Amino acid sequence: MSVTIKQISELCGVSRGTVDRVLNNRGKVKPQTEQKVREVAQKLGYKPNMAGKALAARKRDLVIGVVLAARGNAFFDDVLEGIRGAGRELSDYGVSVNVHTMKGYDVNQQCKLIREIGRNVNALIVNPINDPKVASEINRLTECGVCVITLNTDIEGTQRLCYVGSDYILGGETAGGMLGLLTQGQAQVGIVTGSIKILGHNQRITGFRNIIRKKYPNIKVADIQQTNDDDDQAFIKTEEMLRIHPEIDTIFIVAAGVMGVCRAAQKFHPNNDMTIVCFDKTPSSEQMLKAGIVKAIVCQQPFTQGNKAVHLAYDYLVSGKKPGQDSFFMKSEIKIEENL
Amino acid sequence: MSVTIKQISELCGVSRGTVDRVLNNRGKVKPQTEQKVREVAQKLGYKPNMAGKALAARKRDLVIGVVLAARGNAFFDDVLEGIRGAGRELSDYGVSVNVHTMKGYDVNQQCKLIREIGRNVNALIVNPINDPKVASEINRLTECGVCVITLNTDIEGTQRLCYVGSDYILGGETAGGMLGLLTQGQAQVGIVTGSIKILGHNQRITGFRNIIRKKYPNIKVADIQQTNDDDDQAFIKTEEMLRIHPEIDTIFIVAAGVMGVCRAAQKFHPNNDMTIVCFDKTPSSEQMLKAGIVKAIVCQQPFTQGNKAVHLAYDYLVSGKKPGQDSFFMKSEIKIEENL
DNA sequence: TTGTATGCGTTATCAA
DNA sequence: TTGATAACGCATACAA
Repeated sequence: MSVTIKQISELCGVSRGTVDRVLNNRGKVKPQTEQKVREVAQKLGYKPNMAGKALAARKRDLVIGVVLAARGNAFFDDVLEGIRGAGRELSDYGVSVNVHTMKGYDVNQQCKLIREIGRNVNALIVNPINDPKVASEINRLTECGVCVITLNTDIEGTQRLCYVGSDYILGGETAGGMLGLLTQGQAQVGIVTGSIKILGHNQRITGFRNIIRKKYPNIKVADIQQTNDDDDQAFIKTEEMLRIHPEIDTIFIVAAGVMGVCRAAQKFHPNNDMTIVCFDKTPSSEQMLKAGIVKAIVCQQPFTQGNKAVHLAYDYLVSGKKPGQDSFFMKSEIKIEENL
Repeated sequence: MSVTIKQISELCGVSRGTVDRVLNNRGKVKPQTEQKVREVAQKLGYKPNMAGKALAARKRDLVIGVVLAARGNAFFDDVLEGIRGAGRELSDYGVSVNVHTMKGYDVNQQCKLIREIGRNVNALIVNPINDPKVASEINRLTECGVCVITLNTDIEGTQRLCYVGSDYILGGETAGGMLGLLTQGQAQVGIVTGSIKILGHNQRITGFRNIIRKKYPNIKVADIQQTNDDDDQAFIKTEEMLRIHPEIDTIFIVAAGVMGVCRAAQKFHPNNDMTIVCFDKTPSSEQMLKAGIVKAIVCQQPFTQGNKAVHLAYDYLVSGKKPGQDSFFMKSEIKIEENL
């Protein structure tokens, strides 16, 4: 049976209230008393009981806010599922989760949303645009005692509690390893990325290049194009790329625009004899995989990352203790048609 | 804010005790009262609060027992991690988890262990040997009110609460799909299985055959051998197989014995030009993957299956409600060197 | 058949 | 600076 505050209070000859004040650093305790309580708690190996904490937390009506640039981006559907699922699980434990989505990546809009939501919230989960304005908005919140967790993308220069999301380098390495296996190490690759301004996209390419340099010397990168995550641009850019580089037999799709790339690829190689690997399960990438056009999808546990972010926020709010790590990286999952 | 028993009792003009009796079917309530309470609870959408339940459950000192044929089988290390992890998480919520492992698959020993452990336990988690004796031992337990969950392998003819574990057919399909991609659909396959008496092994082969029949007509199965999950036998059988069938360029390892198979493969193909796929991450399969001898490992979320089984047992013991499904199948995960 | 009292571990509020 | 008490939601023993 584990140790309780009551037991400690009896052993110390003080009241439960006092022990609570010591253990939760609420001050207003005589140093000697504090000393004694800490000693006893330490010696007995006191670990706060989560069920008790949770029940008491109900009275505080804690709120976790979520600001996600997710609208119109199918990838985030599963992330939102994970967030909402955690919200349901935790509704019994005294917290509610408020989700706000926005469309696109407008810095000012995100700042405004963070400021508004942040006002009525004990913790905030956000996929920040990597911009100083957003960073200072986040820092303002943390100074007001609101804990901020970054989700899916991280941001520099902030006091965020932690990051939860993809390991983009690892994702790129996994895609590289998979392409190496699928092509038996012989390939002319066209890389189609979203934007060279986006850190995550670049990190995926870095990981990819690491692996082919190390393990697959006969895989060459013939060209690299940007799509701005848009299917129409993806089609145009890929078409042009394949026209100029007819030797390309393999495409590494770094970000969105999968459908556009595949349409162009089909135009030049109507019988699926290209090796295409992309990221993230969405209705369109799934469709391309089932059609045999995309050979493998590298995923990043979207449900788990949403779910985990909420649970970390909850733990911090209720137990007051910080997560054990600065960053929680998701696994890189390989999906083919059979295990989709 | 969600509805509580207290609120219902006030609205109905009865005591909390009565509402509790109705909602938990303890009887001893006048039909009219019961009717009324049910109506109100229904209308308000009453959902029991888990934190409260958990706190009250502490007084009952619930015990979850685990009997696992795991000793000497590295696959189960992660399963045990998941079980122990869940035990730690739930220790705050009024349950303790007692783990007992056994070595090998002796029916009588397992029966004995189930009987002994079952005596002092509210729920039992077991990876049963598929044998009538074990089945009747399990049924005896359920009749005594002990809930039984099967883990990793299922058993027929029992009243077990549910099954948690691998989807062996899916695993075989995934391995088949992966082999198809890696060989570009051209392969002479040698299958090395554990035993044709073991259902899971056969299901993996079934899944494998399904996929190559459907998608890869040019993949042929040249031979199939049994190893009894023993590395020495695996070496001997594989060596013989490769001698008799020099055309074999691809090996599908269904069960244990990975090291033995790989040693034999290396003997005939010293430069890693074979395509080998196997199951389950263990120190030896991991080593073979890193050496480039095994090209991919299909995994079955060992940690998650252990963790989930314990949580399901907990939910049943504390909330009294049965899991939503008869079987909880794990995902099929593809591991290559990069995302190991 | 029903109600009341008590306890699970923690936290908040008052009063001292 | 401390202690006593009530409350969170649920379960149970006991009294009526």
